[in-house]
Amino acid sequence: MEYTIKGNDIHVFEPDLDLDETLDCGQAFRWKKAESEYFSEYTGSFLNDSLRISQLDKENFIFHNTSEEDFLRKWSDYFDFATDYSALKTAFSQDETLAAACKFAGGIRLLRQDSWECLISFIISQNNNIPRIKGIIDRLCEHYGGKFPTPLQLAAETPDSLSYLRSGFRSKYICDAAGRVASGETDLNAIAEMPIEDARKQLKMILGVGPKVAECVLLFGMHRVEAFPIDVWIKRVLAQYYPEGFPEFAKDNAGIAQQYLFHYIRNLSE
DNA sequence: CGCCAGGACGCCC
DNA sequence: GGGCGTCATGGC
Repeated sequence: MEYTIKGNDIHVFEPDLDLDETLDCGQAFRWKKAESEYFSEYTGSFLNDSLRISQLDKENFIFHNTSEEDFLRKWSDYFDFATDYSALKTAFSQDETLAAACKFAGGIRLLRQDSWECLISFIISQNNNIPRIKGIIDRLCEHYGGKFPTPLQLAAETPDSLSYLRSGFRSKYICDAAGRVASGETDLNAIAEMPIEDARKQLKMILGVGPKVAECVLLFGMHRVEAFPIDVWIKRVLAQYYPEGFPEFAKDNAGIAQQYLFHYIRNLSE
């Protein structure tokens, strides 16, 4: 990644980033595609900072109204710019299916998101589809002035008071998660540093968090890139292309490989 | 009408 | 330990 400062904007050169593939691929649910003169443009936020970001062409981007300090401290980390995705894709590509997936959606990066927001978002994601997940999270944030609620705020709610979300049976799971995090019974920062089996065990103590959601929180909210969420789409990939098991060489970064495969298989059938 | 969606729970055996 | 019905909601 290289960047230059132009007025209030940061211009970024990064060959391994595509906004559509990264911000609208089911790892994050709060980025909104904007009408613009550019190739692609999104608005969204991370923690308490909002951002408008434009993609000019395949490898040039504008981070609008962003100071160099905020860019380096916050957004560079969020977009995982310190990781060399070209090297990852080269390594993955010794496998035929992964090579095709990396070629198909080479602009995917793994966002370093907030663990709390990920926990609630992926609880909402269960047995649900992406447009409706986004709608529920929209209504949730709208209710708190456009910001994602804190654990304390959500811990004050009940399944009844959350009926405006229309999240169905998931509302009681949201309340349980909020209560545990707000009380400190579940310490997400501590879980993020645990050996992964302990972390899985801790996350699954939360009502509504099973193997898939726990894996998504580890991967997307704690950047544990060895985590490997298996949903209906990845099940199809494993059955169709990896009947003998997922290749050993990719297991340290299985979660990143999973992102390429998820995007690949989903768009293959469209 | 039924089927499915980035699943998990409760109950059964 | 695995198998199966059920759980809200909404789009197709």
